[in-house]
Amino acid sequence: MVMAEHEGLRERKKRQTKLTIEEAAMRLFVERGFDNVTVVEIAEAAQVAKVTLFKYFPTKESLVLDPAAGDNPAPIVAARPPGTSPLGVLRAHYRALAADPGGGPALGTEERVIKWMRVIMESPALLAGMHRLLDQQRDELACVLAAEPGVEPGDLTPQLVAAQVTGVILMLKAGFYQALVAGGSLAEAGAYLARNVEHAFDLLEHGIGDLYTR
Amino acid sequence: MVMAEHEGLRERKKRQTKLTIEEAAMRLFVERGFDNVTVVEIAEAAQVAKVTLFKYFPTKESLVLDPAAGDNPAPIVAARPPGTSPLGVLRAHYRALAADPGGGPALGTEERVIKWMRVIMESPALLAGMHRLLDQQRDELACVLAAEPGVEPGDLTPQLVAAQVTGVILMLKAGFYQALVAGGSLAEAGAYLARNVEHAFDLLEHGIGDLYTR
DNA sequence: GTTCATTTTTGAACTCGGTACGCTTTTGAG
DNA sequence: CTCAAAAGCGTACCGAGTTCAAAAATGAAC
Repeated sequence: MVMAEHEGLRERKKRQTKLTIEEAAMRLFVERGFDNVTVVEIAEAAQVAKVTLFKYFPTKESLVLDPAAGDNPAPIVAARPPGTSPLGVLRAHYRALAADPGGGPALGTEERVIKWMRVIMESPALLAGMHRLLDQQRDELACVLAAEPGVEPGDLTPQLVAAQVTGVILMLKAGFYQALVAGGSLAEAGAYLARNVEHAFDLLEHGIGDLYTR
Repeated sequence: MVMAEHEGLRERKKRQTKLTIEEAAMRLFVERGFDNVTVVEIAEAAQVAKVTLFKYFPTKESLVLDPAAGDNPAPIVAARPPGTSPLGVLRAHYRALAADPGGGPALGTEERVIKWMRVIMESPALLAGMHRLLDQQRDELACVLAAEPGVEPGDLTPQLVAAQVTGVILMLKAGFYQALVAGGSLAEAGAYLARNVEHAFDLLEHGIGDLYTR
């Protein structure tokens, strides 16, 4: 009855099962596309009942999108070192990602990452799921920004800034993914990122200016 | 065989059927919430077969979200009078909306609008649908901005600006809806909008500045 | 090694959104 | 009135996700 810290056979098996399911799903998705694979097929391939699959992954989408949950701006801002600014630390984060792409979501080999992205980019359902994820991240960032010192309750500024920031980040990521899928190498995608990160954050900091205002 | 312009009985009946379905759906949604109503119930209430319902509305969501499709920034920017700027015309649009709320999506009485919004705000599925709609509008706006004179192909600026603009607009709208549902009157929501529109567009034009940058 | 409570897995039946197919009814043009 | 097109209908079907009770696996105590 008392749970030992022992990391028994149970835990190990569970992790193994989850991995098996994930890999079976990924293999099928890469082969035939997200929308042309049913969950029972995945379950069969992983030698598991459908019900069991849904115990590990609440939705079909989560089979693909769970590993993409990384790269959430809110925690980055919340956990930044003292003396740095929210925007500054985000700029640095993406600058670093451009210099070392693949340092982001850890999924294994470059080849694997590219396959995985292609799966996402080719399914409207997954793209929509991605965007839903981003919406969540936007709200989290708004919360973090609203908790900054000097922000008064009722001020819409945190929400507005969070919306701008996550919007821009989404565009950067979309470009990165596209470069990755089209170009075929992390290095190329990183170059793309490097080319655009500074511009994007400058735009955020200094405004659109007279670019589209007259 | 040749379709007359006559607006025959056929067309009238079709419009009537669509309206009947829409109203039956709205009544049930208001009564019991979007997620607690099935499409067959709606079909029964509208005296129509399920398959017919889906001929008029491709998804359950579209029963609610179709009328919300208005207020798309892309056409506003594309059709602006010469000599005006994209951002300027959008600012003017929302300024006008703040002065005369209810001038936006035309749905009938104030009471109806509020009920309709409450239905949306209380369903995560509909909220997500809303966001999907916004994503589409963002991409459209990016296209329009990319077509402006002086923009070079490959420049990410249109996408970045579009993301910022639609993000900010989403926040304005969300606040507007919330004020409407909470406050209960278009006037109050309009006041809320008036209080924030200028701030939001100033932020877009002049940037976040040192607000969150140090 | 046996016992027994707890956890995990399983199959089958179910709900709901959405589609396919074939059929009947309604409409409008000639 | 005739006839082709359009609209509606019923039914059976699909896939994602849930419910439930029964079966199997695990781990701890003896």
